[in-house]
Amino acid sequence: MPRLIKTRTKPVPPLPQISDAEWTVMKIIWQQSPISTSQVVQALENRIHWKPKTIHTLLSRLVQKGALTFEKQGREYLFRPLVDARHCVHEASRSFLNRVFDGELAPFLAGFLEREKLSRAEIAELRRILDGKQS
Amino acid sequence: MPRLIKTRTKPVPPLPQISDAEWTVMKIIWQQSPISTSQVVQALENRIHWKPKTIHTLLSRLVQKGALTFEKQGREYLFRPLVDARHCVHEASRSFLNRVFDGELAPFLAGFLEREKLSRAEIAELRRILDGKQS
DNA sequence: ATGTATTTCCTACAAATGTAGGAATTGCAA
DNA sequence: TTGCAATTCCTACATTTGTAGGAAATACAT
Repeated sequence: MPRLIKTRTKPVPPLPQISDAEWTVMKIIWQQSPISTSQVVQALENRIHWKPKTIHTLLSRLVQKGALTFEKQGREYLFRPLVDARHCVHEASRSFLNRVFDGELAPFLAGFLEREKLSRAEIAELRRILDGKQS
Repeated sequence: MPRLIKTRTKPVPPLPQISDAEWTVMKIIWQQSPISTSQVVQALENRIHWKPKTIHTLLSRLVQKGALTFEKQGREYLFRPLVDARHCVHEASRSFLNRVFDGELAPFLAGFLEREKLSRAEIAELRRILDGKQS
């Protein structure tokens, strides 16, 4: 017997709030997952000043927040994302546009291009992206 | 006698870090300045839940941070921005792109359009913005 | 079996942020 | 001139964030 009405079974859990420093970590893990603690540390050690302990803290906060899970592998942890990268990225974009531009994309683009001169090639790339969305 | 070398006399003071809630206030003040405390409260009271006290706190924090000045007018304060809106907006944009998109604009635009379907007119507007930047 | 190097677990702490409350002051109406 | 309503001044407090340190556990080498 087919179910009626109740289309969406799982309520969407709200995305965890990912802080600035945490984004740095999430981006690594979205790129490469599963990934061990020490691999995360290695991936970051040339780009960021952080002590390993700092990275450990960020990892466990991300687990608490429900952004990551981990499984024990020997004595290390293997992390993987629990939240979808594109979803988080879009949330962050929306939130930024809302905060700064009252939610509108066009003023962002206009203001940005006003300040940062892009090369002809870069402009062309943006135009191609728009063309892809051509109705 | 013309001055040599030392082109930039004033060192650029770093922009104050404006929080999420504070952006709401700054946007009002950039729109309408000088503006009194009670006017700010009024401007926000229909859009936001905040108690007036909360807004007062935000205003004084923004003064502390050097984002606003005020002058006494009777017993009220009249506020005006000390930081340039476009400058702050651009800083925020850069910071967002750095955090989420490793600083790149194109992936932002592509991802955003993937998620949010814009109308033909909106796309056209974006294209016009790009055309304005045509070399 | 045991020491050791590694890794996790728990704790810390200052600054920033959201969200106000109460006390003090003061311009103005009566 | 005096009381009041409005406004500012100072304080508060829980969370989140950046940034770790030390203690405890444990896998593995010898």
